[in-house]
Order: sequence, then C-alpha cells, then structure tokens
Amino acid sequence: MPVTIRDVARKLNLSVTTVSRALDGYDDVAEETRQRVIAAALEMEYVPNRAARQLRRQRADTIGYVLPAHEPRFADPFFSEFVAGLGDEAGSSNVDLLISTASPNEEEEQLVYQRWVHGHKVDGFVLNHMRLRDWRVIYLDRKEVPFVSLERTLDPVEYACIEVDGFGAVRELVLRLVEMGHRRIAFVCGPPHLVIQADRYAGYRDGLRSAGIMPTLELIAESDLTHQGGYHAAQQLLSISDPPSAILCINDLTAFGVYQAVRERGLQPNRDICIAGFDGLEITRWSHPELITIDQPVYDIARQLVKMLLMSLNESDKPYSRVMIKPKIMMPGCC
Amino acid sequence: MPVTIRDVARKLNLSVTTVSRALDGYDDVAEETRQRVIAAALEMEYVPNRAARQLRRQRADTIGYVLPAHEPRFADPFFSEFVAGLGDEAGSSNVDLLISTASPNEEEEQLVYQRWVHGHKVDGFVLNHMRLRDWRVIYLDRKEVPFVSLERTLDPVEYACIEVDGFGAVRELVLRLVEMGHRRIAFVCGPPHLVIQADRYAGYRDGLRSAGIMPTLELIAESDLTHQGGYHAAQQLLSISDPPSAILCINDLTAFGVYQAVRERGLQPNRDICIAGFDGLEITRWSHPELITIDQPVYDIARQLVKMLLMSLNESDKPYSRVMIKPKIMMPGCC
DNA sequence: TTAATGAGCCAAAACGTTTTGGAGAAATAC
DNA sequence: GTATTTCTCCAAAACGTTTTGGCTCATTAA
Repeated sequence: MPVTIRDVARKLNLSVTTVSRALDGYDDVAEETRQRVIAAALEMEYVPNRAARQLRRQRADTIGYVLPAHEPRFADPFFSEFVAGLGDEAGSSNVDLLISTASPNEEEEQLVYQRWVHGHKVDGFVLNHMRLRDWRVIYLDRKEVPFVSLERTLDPVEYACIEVDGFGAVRELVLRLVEMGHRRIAFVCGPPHLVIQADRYAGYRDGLRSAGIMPTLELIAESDLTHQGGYHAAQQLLSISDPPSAILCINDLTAFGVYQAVRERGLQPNRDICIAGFDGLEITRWSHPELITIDQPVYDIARQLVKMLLMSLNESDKPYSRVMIKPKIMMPGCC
Repeated sequence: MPVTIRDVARKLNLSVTTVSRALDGYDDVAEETRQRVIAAALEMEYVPNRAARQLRRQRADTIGYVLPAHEPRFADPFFSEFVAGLGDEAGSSNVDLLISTASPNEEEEQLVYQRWVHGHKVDGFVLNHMRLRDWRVIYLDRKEVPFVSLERTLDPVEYACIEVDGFGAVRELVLRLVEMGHRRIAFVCGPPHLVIQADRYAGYRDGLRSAGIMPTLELIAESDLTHQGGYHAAQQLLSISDPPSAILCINDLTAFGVYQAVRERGLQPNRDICIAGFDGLEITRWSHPELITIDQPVYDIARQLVKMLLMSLNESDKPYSRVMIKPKIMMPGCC
C-alpha cells in the first residue's frame, strides 16, 4: 500500500537507482532531474522504508538507552530530564531513540544490550549510572559498538565520556559548611560500586581532611539513591548521641528522604539542620525551604552525549573526547 | 561479522528455511531437528537481524510514543512514570519502544508521526495528552495505524483507550471541601483544548453546583500544566479582595507552583489555605505538608495501554476496549 | 579523425530474513 | 501392489533499499 521508491521511479520514467541517488544527493544526477525527483517524492509522500535502508546500509540510524529502573514505580526526575535531553537531540539530528528499562543487574541488562547489539537495532549506546567496573564498557568495546557515557569507569578502555567534577564540588561544599561553623557533617552514600559514589564520597573526605576534621564512621550512612533510602539513612544518623548539624547526600532524591525524616523529628530543614543534595533537579527549586544542591546540567549533558555519540559514529577515526563539567553549588538560603 | 541464519544452517547442514521455521515454532520440522537448531543458535549467539525480519514481515515489533516536551528543561514526573510503565511492559512483551519528543504543536508533531508511519518504524502508537479534537486520532485512523490513548477525544473514531474519571473525582473532592466548610474554592485550569481540562473542570463546576454554590469567574485562573503556570495563577487568585480558602489544580505540578506562591505570602499550605493537585505523583508524598491529590495509577495505566495496543495489533478484528478508571482522592492531613 | 574524458543514467547484485509451493521418503490406506 | 496421506525438509521468491560497475552519448583533447 505505501508508496515505494519504485513507484516514484515508474512515475518519472527513471530507474530506481537514479531516484535513490537523486534523493541522497549524489552528483552523478543532473540537477534538473534531481528537482523533478524531489518534487515527485514530496508530492507522492514518499518516505524511504527504514527497514530496507537499514538492511542495506547496515546501520539503524537509531541510538539506544537503557533506563535503570530499580523499582516498579520508579520516579527519579533525573532520568526524565536526561531522557528529554536525549530525545530532543536525537530528534534534531534525525536519528531515533530506542529505550528500554532494566533493573541494574547484570543478567537483566545483558538481555537488552545483547538483543539490540546482535539484532542491529541500534548503532550505538548512551550509558549512564556507571559502576566503577562496568561490564557494559567491556562488552561494547569487545563488540566494537560505539558508546558514550556520563561518568568514566576504571575499565582500561578508551571511550568518549562526560565527567562531572563531583569530587571538587562536594569538597568545596564541605569547606563552605565548615566555614559556617559546622563540624559534624554527615554523608549519605549511594551503592558503593557506583562511580558517582566513589567520586563524591572522596570529595567529602578530602574536604573534611583539608578542614582538619577527622571523618568518623558514625556519620556515614548507606543508601540506595532513593527517597526511601535517604529517609532510613537519616533516621539512623539522627539517632546517634551527637547527631550531625549538616547532612550531605549522594543525590537530590535521597536528600528529600532526609528532609522527611528530619521533619518527623520536629526539626526544620536548613534551620535546625543543614541538608544538601546533588543533581540540581528542577523540583529542588520548589521545595521549601529550598534544598541546597549541586547543580549539574542534566538536560544539556544528555544532548551533548548524543552529539558526541553521533560524531564517533560518523568519524570513527577521531580521538575520543573527554569533557569535564564543573557543577554549581546552589545555596539559596543559608543555614 | 555477526552470525546470520545462514551460518547456523551451514553448520547444521540444513537449509535456511528449516532453521527459520524451527526457531519460529512451526510444526513441520522434526522435534529432534528443532532441538539441534535451538542448541546451535544459542551456542553461536545467533540473534535474528531485526531489519531483515521487519522488511520481510512488514512489521517492526516496535511501538512509538511521542513525549510532549513543552520546554527545553521539561520535568513533569508524570511522564517519567508513564515512560517507565511503557518501557517495562514493552520489554516484557518483547517489543521495543521508540521515543521522540515534540512540543505539542501540530507541525512539529506531524513530522515525527509521519516519519514513523511512512518509514514503518513502528507498528502502533500510544497517545497521551489528548486534545478535545486531536489530529493524531484522525490521521492514524485514516492511515489505519493502530493506536491506543489515555483519555478519549471527541473525534468520531473508534479506538481503544483508558479513561480516568476526573469528572467524578474532582466533583467529589469539591463536595468534601464544602463539607469541611470551604465556600470559596478556586480552580487552576490547564490549556482549554485538553481533554483533562474539560473533564476536570466540568467536575469542579458540577461539584459546586451540587453544593449550591455559584461558580464565579474570579476564582478561575488559567495555567499551562507547569510549576511556573501554577505559581502565576496563584498570585492572581491570592490578590483578589476575597481570596479563596481552597485551590484545586489541574495537576500536581501546578499545585506545587501554587504552594510556592502561597508560601511567599507568608501562608502555610493546608493550614491557612487548602491546595489540591491531580496525578498522585510520587513526589507529592515527599512534600510538606503533603499535597492533597487525586491519585491515578500512571505506571499501571501505561502498562495496560501497551497491553491493549499489542492486543489490537495481534487480533485486529477484536472490538475496541474502553477502560474506565476511578482515581483515588488522597487527603493525608486535613485543612 | 580518433582517443580520451565526463555527464547522466541504469541493470543487477546485494543486505538477512520469512513465506510459498512444492519434493522426496516413509507410512498408511485401499 | 498401487494410491494416498503424512512427515520432513528445501529452493526460490519476495520485502525495499543502496551500491557497484558499467553503458551511452556528447564533448573535449590529441
């Protein structure tokens, strides 16, 4: 039923080849012919069949992203901003964005990646939520599938990525807090194998050290990047004999969990106790009192990642770029 | 480089046909042969090339969803829950989910839909954010492309959809508020052409009428479903001579904007003035005081929509199902 | 005048599947 | 003993592109 390139060719009394080459901008077709072809294609509403093109060209004009969905009802707005960025940039570059969700464990992830790689569904991947050692990096490198990532793993592989200087930002935030008189500063960790955890936690420790404060284990709580996790971590931190006067969190979501725990104790965030997150989500600006956070431009990072990926798809000989971004500390009120 | 069906066939001294049919479960291949084929395929890590399959079968095993992204930095968590639902259900049904963003205007949307329809990128669509009259419904119906939607338009077309009884829920919430003594109840509208706006607004008016209260124009404010919009709407509502004692909002995001405006006036939400949203987003549960909202199971709705779409893809003769969902009023504290 | 170049076009071969319409052998029916 | 059915398997034709390697005709160079 749909109109094919053959229909266009027939109508113009041209060969399929010529129509194809005219539309693709080859210079071995007369300018006048090209115009006729373009006009006819437009008029007949001809759109090339993607499957056929992909089969022949051996590429999909599609990039893939696997959303790490921990729970059924997952809701970290970080990812909606990230996906929006991917989608917008992909759209304006005329490639498609294929999305799947997988809980962040190796088996479930592998299923998706393998399906897409082997089935040639995508030309490359955008990675996220990196582990210090990440099988995806090894796997994609071995399969020679291009990819880019947010945050860099320790794997001995060359690839393009964007890094956010969590170390520096957290370190500086700690120093600022110390300046304001805080001595008991707690940290709510994420899962230990995550790059962001290692990075931000190191910043925390280095900040304390530079300020001449000994880090103490009772001010460190584990969490899982969720609101729930932050809530439980805060309960633990608040129940010790000499509770912290400030709590730094691995991300904004966790910080909101801390907010809730703090309030349940009858304390007011950022007056009685200082709370900070990391991400700079839009919703932090709606919180009251406004959450202190370290703002990374998630949307722009996502767009930039797509650009980098497309670049390495087109010119595979280019050296891998490594971009470092300095996030911005947002302290709307003070403690 | 990647292993094709031909490689598998060669290795087993079978024809390509037999391998294909063995893997697809046809019964004209001996059980013993089938087992050998499956084993070999597994061992050789054979995955069918999707483009080839799609070209031959004339379908994509992919469904499409176009995210309405109003602004560059879009962040309605409604959509992350929705996308997560789509992704999960698609994944477990072994079809892929293609995503694009487009600001909700006809030209930009058309580009994407046309590209996917004509290019055979997707077998069907999930629609969302419906206008009362929606060109997408007309267009897809005309092109005979299957689709399902959340909310039903007025277009004279038969299609499967899920409806949420916003009318009934808002109506009941109004009645409850009146029971609690509220007489000046405001409503923050969304864009007038949206189905949810017409539906929820009608519920608001009907609730007031049933309670014997005359709706008044000064208690109606326009907005655009964003935080910003809610903020401005609330500023307007709070500056009139006899301001409302309760503000109902078209959605949660808007309600958070109202929160902020209320606080800037030195008032405390849900003590001095009652505020309610609609959606039941997870973040409402972290707000303080917790936002009153009307909870619709966004994640489950999304999954259900995918199921319905796949059903109508496989059995195109089935009658279109129309599901009605009753959302739940969440009033954690009281005013 | 012939040879070489270039401009514009095209036939046919891929790409990797699925499907169609049998074929051959064995089993069953007559 | 032949005819029919059943069970396995397969060759070849699609699906709609892009690409390869020409071919023809006109123009320019020798």
